[in-house]
Amino acid sequence: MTGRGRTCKAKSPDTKCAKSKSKPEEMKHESPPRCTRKDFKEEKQKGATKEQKLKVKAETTEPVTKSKMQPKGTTEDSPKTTKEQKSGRKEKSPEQSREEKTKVQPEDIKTTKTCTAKDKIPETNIQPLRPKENPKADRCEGKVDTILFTTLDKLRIKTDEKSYTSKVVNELVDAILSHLKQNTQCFKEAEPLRTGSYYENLKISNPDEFDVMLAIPVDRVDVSPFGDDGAFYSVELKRGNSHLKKFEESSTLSASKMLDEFRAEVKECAKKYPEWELTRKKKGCPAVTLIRTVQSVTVSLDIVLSLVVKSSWPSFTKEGLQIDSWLGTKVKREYKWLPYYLVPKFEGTGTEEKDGVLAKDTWRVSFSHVEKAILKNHGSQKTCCEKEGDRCRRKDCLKLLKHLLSLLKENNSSFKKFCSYHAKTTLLHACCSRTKDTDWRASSLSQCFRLLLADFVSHLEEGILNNFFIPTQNLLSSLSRNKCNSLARCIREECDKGFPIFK
DNA sequence: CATGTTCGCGAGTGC
DNA sequence: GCACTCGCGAACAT
Repeated sequence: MTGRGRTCKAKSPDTKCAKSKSKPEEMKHESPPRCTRKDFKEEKQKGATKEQKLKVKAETTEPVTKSKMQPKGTTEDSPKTTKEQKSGRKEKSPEQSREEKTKVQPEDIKTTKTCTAKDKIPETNIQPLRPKENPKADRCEGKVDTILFTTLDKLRIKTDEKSYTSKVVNELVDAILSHLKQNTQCFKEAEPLRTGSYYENLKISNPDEFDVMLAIPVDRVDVSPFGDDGAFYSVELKRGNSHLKKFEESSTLSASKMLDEFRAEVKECAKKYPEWELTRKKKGCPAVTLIRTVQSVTVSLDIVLSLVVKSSWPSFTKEGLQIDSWLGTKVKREYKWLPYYLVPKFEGTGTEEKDGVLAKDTWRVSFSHVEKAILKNHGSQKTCCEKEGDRCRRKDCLKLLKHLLSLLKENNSSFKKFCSYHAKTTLLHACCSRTKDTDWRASSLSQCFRLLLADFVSHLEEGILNNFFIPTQNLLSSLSRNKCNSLARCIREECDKGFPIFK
């Protein structure tokens, strides 16, 4: 709430600046939250499949080693027509079977009116963004479903593009990592943390944005809030950390010094890869961004310096991560045992000073690893979206919201500062208020999506969207009420008209 | 629709 | 401690 101007265009508060991403991810430390879910069934499936795979692998690897990495030369995007149906249809079986089974929610009424099977939509609670209930509306709802499925299909990333792009990106990331290991002391221990929508399987349209955090472990540090919303901190090195001493500025670890040197090293390494171009430094942004053209698409790779802090999370996070009724208290506890990250990001010009610390030497907390883990394990049931489980729409809805937002931004430049992190945060909050997997049932794409939009619109109208981990930080604080209301209006309009923007 | 592919990723293994 | 291999899940393709 203390509106501190969020400088970097959009993105996630933490890592990104200009683009939209999210952040770190994984956690490879002491207590992985992973054990909670999938492991069980994994055991089951193992036996049978193993041999088959071995076989396959053996065959493929020998003769044709790399037949597939050919950069296929096609640059145009194929119009795809045929698929909408498919996706529309897919959903049914899962849902239906589940409906019969159990978990009938109180209001699980199917409105069989005029529509086809897939349009049956339970009339649940909220209806803010939904046209009134009447046969006509339901028919529209069916059409909307089709539009949304078609849109999702268009947003799908093509395998061959992904294949080629990821190869190119991985090559550079590997090179940078080994460069840092071999040629530097201070960054030698960098651990890569692949974050952001690509690595969360939420990337839409093209595989053209990659985020990799390079996390430097720190021993003991004292972390003190900078500003009053708990998003920014200054860092003081205690014992150990000798290789980081050179970045000290009076007694604090200077984010700007460290980032400058990091950037210089990345630049040095990138020289050997002339296809990649280092973009200009953006004030307050923790990323070193490299771009190159791959099959006529401009791909950007954000390399984000960060610190891994393996101690308990800052007190401002205490009331955050309210996932108890969605994912459970055990899961929450496991997440909270993980380390957290700090990225060299600041807002404003960098010259404000508090207690002798300059803004440009401060760090912002990042929980990208937890975001990634949650998105991956997003079900209230362990089996959500697994082979044998029921499919949910959480991720589809987020993709659609991101897409909607980016289209609206294209149309209206005053929306520049809204970013996909706002969408992601909205989804996380939404999952906490509609906690059951059945709330996101596969059969109800348009309804789930409308509910999510309703959430987003009300955040906008209130002007409040709290950071999921740091509830005192309002992600909309730097956006005027006017802009928020105006965006809210646009979204309502799309909703009312059946999303003409997607057509 | 079922089956096959690829990438990402963690677990296991061997040094 | 590491690097490398193996096998699985998710998402896409056929």
